Order: sequence, then C-alpha cells, then structure tokens
Amino acid sequence: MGRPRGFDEDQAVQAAIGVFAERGYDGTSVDDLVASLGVHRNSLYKTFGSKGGLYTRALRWHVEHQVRPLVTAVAAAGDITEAMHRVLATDAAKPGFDLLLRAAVERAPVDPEVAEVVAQCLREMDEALGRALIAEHPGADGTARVEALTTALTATVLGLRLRARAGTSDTQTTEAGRAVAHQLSHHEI
Amino acid sequence: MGRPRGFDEDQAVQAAIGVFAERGYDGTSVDDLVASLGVHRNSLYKTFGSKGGLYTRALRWHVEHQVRPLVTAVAAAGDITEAMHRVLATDAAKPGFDLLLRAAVERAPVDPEVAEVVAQCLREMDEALGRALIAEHPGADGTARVEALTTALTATVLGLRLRARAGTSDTQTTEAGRAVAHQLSHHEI
DNA sequence: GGAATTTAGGAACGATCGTTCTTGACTGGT
DNA sequence: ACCAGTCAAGAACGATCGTTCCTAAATTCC
Repeated sequence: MGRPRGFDEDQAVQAAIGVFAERGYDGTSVDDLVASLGVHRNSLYKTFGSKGGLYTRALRWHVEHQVRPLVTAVAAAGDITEAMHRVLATDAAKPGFDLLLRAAVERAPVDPEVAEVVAQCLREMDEALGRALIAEHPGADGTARVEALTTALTATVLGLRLRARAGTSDTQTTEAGRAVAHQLSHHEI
Repeated sequence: MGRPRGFDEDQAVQAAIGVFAERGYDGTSVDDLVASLGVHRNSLYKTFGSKGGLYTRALRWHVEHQVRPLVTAVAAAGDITEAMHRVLATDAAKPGFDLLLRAAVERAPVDPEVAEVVAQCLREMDEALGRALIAEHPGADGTARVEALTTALTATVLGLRLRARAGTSDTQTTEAGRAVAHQLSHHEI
C-alpha cells in the first residue's frame, strides 16, 4: 500500500534521543532533527505529528529501552556498591540517562505528560536501589528509612551525573558513588 | 550627564534570574525579558550587551547573592542534619538555587564561562558540606573519604532539588535529606 | 497496466527569534 | 540657554522558528 519508508522509525527515535539529550527541547530545532535523523520534514510530521510528539516518543523510548535496563541491573545487584557502580559507570557506548535528566529539569515542570513519565521512572529507580539496599540489610525491609534513603540515593545518582555533565571528572564521580555505597554498606541503616 | 535611568539594574537582574530559572535559557525570549523586567529593549542591550550577557550577569548575581548565603549557612552549621536542613528547606520567599541547577544542566556543557561559574560554586558547596561533616567527625579531616562524600552530598542536594522541581513532594525531600544526614551523623565515616 | 495510496523532496507559510536603528524626551555642565 | 550625552519608545532588520502545502516518485491492489 504505497511507497515504503526510506527510514527506520526506531532508529530515528534513537537519533532524536541523542539530539534532545545534547541540546535540550528548546535548543533543538526541527531543522536540527531533520538533519540528524536523516528523515525529511514531511515524513517526520506524518510519523510523529509534531516536534513535541517526537520528543515524548523519544523520552518514552529512552526510559523503556535505555533507563529500564539500568534499573533492572541495579535491582539485580547483590550489594549497593555494585548497584551504584552499574548505574554510574560511564562508557561511550552506553546510552546513560541524560535525556531523562534534562527532561526532569526542563520539561517536567511545564509538561504533565513528561512529568508523569519521569516520576514513574524515578520511582522504579527508587525501588531498584531499595532492593540493593535490602540485599545487604534484610532487616530494614519495608521501613520508612529505606524509602527515604532510596529517594536520596536516586537523587545522588542524578546529581552525580549532572555534575559529570557540568565538568566533574569520571574519577571523582566514581569515587563519590563508592563512598556513598560504602557508608550504606558497612553501617546499619 | 544625560537622562537618568528609569530602572534599577540589580532589580532587573533579579527579575531575569526568576525568568531564566523558570523557562531556561533557550526557552526565554528577549520579548519575555523585556516584559518581565520592565526594561525596554534598547536599555537592555545598552546595559547587558546581549541576551547571553544578561544571562551570565544573572547567573553570577544568583551565585553570589543567593547561593553563597546558602553555602555560608551550611558551612556554619554545627552538624550535617542542620546543614542539610538549611540547604533543602523550601520557602516561597527563599530564592533557592534553581538557576544554578538549570545552568549546570543546560548551559555548562556548551558555555565554558557558565561551566566555570557552576564548577566554582559547586566546589564551595562541597567544602561547606565538608565543614559540617568534619564538625561531627573531626578525625576524618583531610581524608579522601570526606572529599568523595562531599562530592556525593552536593550531588544529593542538587538531585533532591531536581526531584522536587519534577514533582516530588517537599515532605519526601525533607525526609530524604534527614535520612542521609542521620546515616552520616550516627556512624563513623 | 492503470488507480489508489504513501513517501520523499522542497518551497513556502506566518510567527517569532535576537539584534539594530530611528526618533524624540529628558538631564547635567558651561 | 544651549549643547552634549543618555535614555525610552517602538519600528524594523534578516534569520530562524514550527508547520503546511504541492509535486513527483515509488509501491500494492485490481
């Protein structure tokens, strides 16, 4: 039924993730997207509806296919040190969660749909870190203290990645993560 | 020497801080600034040179007059619980450090001048939190562990404020801060 | 092998972007 | 009183914004 697509939809979404993560929503123009995605204007609007539509598609894909694996790896970690290492380890090939970070700062306050996606994802990260925490402190399971600590731990992870983007070295980031994990691991909570 | 100004420069800068913090750099137009600052276009360009010039002026003012007092209060705190409370306490009247947060995320990666201002400010926050930490653990003074922990603590503060902006309740934020402080206060580091 | 349908390729839209220019009102120094 | 210098007010600039429209090319169904 008609001419076949000259581009792959998921591939375009992945490219959009990179562009939006690097330049932000307001800092990215449709021309930027057209150039970076290799998808031409008309196809972009036909497929995603609008710039905002492509953004939410990109954010959802990012959360589901790039952040979720990180969350799963954290939840499966045997201890907090390993969990923090898995979520903070930098690797050029790894997608990370930069778009989530930018979305939380600049889109969540003005876009309820983005806010919901971000909040849900952060709750999952809280729970995953809580699982790693309980793996070392089984007695603390279900306590309010664990909940408060995981809220803070997720915040720490976000903040460390934020600092890394703003200039803090990978070494400092890694050691900071290790220090926090050590503090939570070698003492009761 | 000519007609006197019809606006106050500091007052305009403070208004710019609010606008940039709320809408971000790319999300703020010069028209927005003209409308919010009550300063007319020509005067804005005569006084600040450009939109970017006003932004860096606003960021420097924010850091010096709004974040620095927070840093000083943290450094002067007798314990970490008090320090965390002082930096996280929300109050409609308090300026907070939202512009710093947004600058770190969206401008520092692309503007070396902003990156330098942000990095310097975060280092000061690190040192202030370190002071509060050492107040409770004098023996840890100067150790690499303190440095790593303060890097993480500043990250936690940034992350918690980020989460608050994205929807996390003030109660959760406060309790998360308290839980972290408790963990650092009641155990050796 | 048309007819119908979908995409690609661009031109083009009005609106808004950051910035500059023009004009006239106002003030201080001589 | 007058000139020099600063400011306010707003029109206007070219560039870019997000979006739409038009035409040609490519594919499936009959």
